[in-house]
Amino acid sequence: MSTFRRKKRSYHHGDLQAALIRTAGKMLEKEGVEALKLREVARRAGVSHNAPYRHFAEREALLAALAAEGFEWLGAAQRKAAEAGGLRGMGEAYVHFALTQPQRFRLMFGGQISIAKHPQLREVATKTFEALAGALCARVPEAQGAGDSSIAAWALVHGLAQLLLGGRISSVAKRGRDDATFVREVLASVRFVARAPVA
Amino acid sequence: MSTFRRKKRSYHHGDLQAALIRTAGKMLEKEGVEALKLREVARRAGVSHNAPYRHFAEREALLAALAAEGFEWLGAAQRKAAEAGGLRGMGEAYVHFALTQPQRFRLMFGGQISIAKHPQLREVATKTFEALAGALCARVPEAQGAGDSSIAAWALVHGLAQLLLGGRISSVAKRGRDDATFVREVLASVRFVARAPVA
DNA sequence: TAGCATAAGTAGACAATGTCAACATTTAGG
DNA sequence: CCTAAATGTTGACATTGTCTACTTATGCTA
Repeated sequence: MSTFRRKKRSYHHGDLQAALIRTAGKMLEKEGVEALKLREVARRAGVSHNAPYRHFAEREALLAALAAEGFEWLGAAQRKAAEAGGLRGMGEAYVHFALTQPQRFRLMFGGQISIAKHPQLREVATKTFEALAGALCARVPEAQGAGDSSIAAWALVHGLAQLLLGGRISSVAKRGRDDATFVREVLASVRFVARAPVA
Repeated sequence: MSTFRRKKRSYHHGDLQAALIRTAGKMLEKEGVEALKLREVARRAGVSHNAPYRHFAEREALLAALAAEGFEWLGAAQRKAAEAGGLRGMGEAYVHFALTQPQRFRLMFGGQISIAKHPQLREVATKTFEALAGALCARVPEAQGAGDSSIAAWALVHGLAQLLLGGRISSVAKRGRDDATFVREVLASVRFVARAPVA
């Protein structure tokens, strides 16, 4: 289970910051962002309602930390998929990440966290994206239009994740296929070209 | 400007429901979903803090109404683009919608509105999506794999919109192109195929 | 046209939350 | 060992969503 600090009730916690992130992470996935109240997190962590403020300037800062953690996980997943396989594998891993941790994914891309206000988040996200873009560029077949094709590839998987996550894809379109198969086949229906078509 | 009911301060408003949606819509785009407090909307509409409850069971119901309105607008925009042009035009219109009304778009797809709890929203959204899917199927070049290709096309534009909206696309990737051009060229870098590739 | 049911709006109350300020307790460094 | 900086705690406040009870206007019916 989770590491227990503060076995003996002591004034100081030991590593409250990590504990808060851990607790908040669970709450996030189980009950959604809306349910992620600062006071409730404190309660579950067994500290006073104001203790979190020693580690996070405001609620949004905690959310930012969770999002940052998410970007690191996503980055790791993509790195792994990139090593193992090619473009398709990365795409599948991307969607898999989103479907496995929907609330986290929403938090990361929902836009409710002011990107300007949390430079640390910006940095982590940027790093992840740059790695992603690099891996994509190296793998998109048409090196000529690699730039745009990479963006297109990213947008494709990102959009697919988002739509699946929102339950926007009708069952008729899925034709009974499970998520993984569906994703694989949808992604397979796309090709990238080097240059813009004539018209 | 906006239609003024309740010129003479009368007990009844005339059409508060519409007024609330109008006011909330402005607030949404100007200040974001978070700032959309029920009491503030009431205040700006010039009614008591409880008046909205005669028209919306809860805060989320007002959000649902705004989202529904958004889906209708999006549907209309897509219909218009479908008449005017082809697949590319529709895609560009989709992204344009998102970039023009970012907060609305986020509300529509952010997942913070319980879809199960608001059947009316579900209905409007479904109707829009079915029309969209139909139009796509009719326009995706490869009729054989039209189903998956349509989903892919939708996911592509949706994801592109989302990424642009979140400022996730680095300026280097955009290479100085304005949004419209960038979108057009990214979308042009993709082709749809009839069947899954051999590997 | 009078009267009444109902829709629409108001007033007040309550618990919960985010956040601030002031105070308490550890911990660590000199 | 003693003191400053971290880290937690208590208490307070404004704001919000939402409930209940009350008031006023509207429109139907007799």
